[in-house]
Amino acid sequence: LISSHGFEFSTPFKVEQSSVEKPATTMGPLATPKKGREVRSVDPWTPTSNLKMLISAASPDIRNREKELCMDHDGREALDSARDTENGEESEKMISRKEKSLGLLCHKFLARYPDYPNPELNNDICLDDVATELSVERRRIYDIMNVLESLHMVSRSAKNRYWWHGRSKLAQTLAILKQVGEEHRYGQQMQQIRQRILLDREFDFDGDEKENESEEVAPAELESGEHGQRELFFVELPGVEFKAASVNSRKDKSLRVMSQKFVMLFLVSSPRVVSLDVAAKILIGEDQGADQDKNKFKTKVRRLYDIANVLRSLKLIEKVHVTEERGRKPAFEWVGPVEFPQVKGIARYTNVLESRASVDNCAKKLFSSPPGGKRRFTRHQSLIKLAKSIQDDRRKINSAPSSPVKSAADSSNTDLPNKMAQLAAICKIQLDQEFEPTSSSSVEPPRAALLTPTQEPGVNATVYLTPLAAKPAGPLAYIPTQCSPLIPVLLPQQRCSGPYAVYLQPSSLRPNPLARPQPTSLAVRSMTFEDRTGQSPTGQSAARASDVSPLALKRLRPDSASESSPSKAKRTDPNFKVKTYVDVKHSNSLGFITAGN
DNA sequence: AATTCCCGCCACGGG
DNA sequence: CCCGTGGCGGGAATT
Repeated sequence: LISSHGFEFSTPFKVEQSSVEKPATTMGPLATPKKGREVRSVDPWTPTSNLKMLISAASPDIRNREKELCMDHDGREALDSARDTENGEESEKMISRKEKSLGLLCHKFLARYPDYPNPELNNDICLDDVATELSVERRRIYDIMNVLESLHMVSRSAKNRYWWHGRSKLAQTLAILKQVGEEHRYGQQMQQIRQRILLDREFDFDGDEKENESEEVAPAELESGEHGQRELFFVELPGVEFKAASVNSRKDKSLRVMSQKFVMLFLVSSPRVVSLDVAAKILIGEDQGADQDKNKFKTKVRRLYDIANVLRSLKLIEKVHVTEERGRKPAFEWVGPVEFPQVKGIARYTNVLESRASVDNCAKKLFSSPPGGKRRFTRHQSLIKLAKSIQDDRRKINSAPSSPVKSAADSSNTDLPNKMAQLAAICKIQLDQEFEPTSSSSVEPPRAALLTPTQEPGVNATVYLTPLAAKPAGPLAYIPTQCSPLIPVLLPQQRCSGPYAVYLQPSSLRPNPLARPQPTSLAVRSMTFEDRTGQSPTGQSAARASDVSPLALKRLRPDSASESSPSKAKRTDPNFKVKTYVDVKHSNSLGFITAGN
């Protein structure tokens, strides 16, 4: 009561203020997205909104300790946010912003499920319930789910429902992400960007200098010179089929994909440290050709923070600091698994990738209209329609609410095989005509026929057929996507489920044309530095990679406990520790430097 | 002042 | 029109 009371004061105030300012700022071009029109009928002044606000403010207090259902014993979450002032009892801490952070929320969420789910009950997640139990707006849950989904820790099972996979697929996912990341030469790109940033800084006293959008794009980024058609791609997994109905609803790109890319960056970079600005730069350049940056950049960074927060609560990354000549810069270090046991899986994966090269070429020849050439791989209108139709069907199925499940699903389900068959046939024909018999055989020969997307926006559908996908669902599996230049890759399955695909962008394979001539590795070299917990500086990161063998005997206990409990660090970092990295220019060796603080 | 990043408006696509 | 989703960016809290 006390706490809520204390907060009530600030709340009204906050509301008032924002409402006052809103109108003013809103009119500018800064107004929220939307299409041509703008609206300012917001009226945040309504008593309702205030009430809402108060409720939300008070609620945390109420719900606070009763959501302690499972909560693991390591009581890792208690501590943080103890912004206490000595005997902090009644000296209320207003609901600090931190207590509402995504990271903490995610933590609470994770606490409800075991790291390694037992193919039993429980694995069903209902967003409504979660939102209610954690008492947060739905919106926030989506954020979490999206990044969890990107790691395949959950997968959408139906509208408003997800399946919990926990970390059971994590290693596999990471292994793949790493592969893909390497393919994209993220390592190099980062290196380049880091340099560029460094250089820019060197003589960047010219301040603004009209940072005209052109800002000589990094060579690496637009490498796809021809058509900057950088597209997004989402890496999927075997068990985790393409459930995510919306994975390709056009408008929903970002988070999932961004999250995967972000992770890739870590898995690929040498010191496994990534700073947000570098990440943002790369992620931006990729999605679309150069575009009106600056704002884009800021937005991107905001998202990265969101992602980073949940990644942090997953204990996959930690916040650290990179110290360049210009001062310290925050960054994140990967502290999750680095080496993945599934050698087998990876090996195979690699193989496929190798053979993929050929596919890549074929695909390119087939589907991307050569710069000069007019000839565009025109496929039968029928084919397109068919694909579209199938895609729609799939959507229907996927978006079907859990309750009325089958009704609609049934019908579409039944004729789905037909369509697939037709499609398969068409594909077959097309492929037979276009592909060299040899090339086709080089790719997971027997089973798959693939069809790549068209250039027409909105119609693209990458179809991926696998006869052997003896999925309960049906004889055929397909994966429609909206990304144009994607190439589905067939991956031999590890004993269990059907094959899975990875979408890749042809352009990324291209030898990096403009890549600078191997500059001296000048960039971030570093060394860690203390952390709040007073861990010895020596026991650095290297050591920790160890654990995480998927089957980790770790513990039966859900959750990961381990260390934690940073004994009430003096004020500074609330929940996580921070290490400091020192950047040494031109250094090839890892310099060992101590940086106070 | 710079970083973080919460909040929630509002667009979208399906029904 | 309603609903589930989830971009997106203002601007407040923290550092």
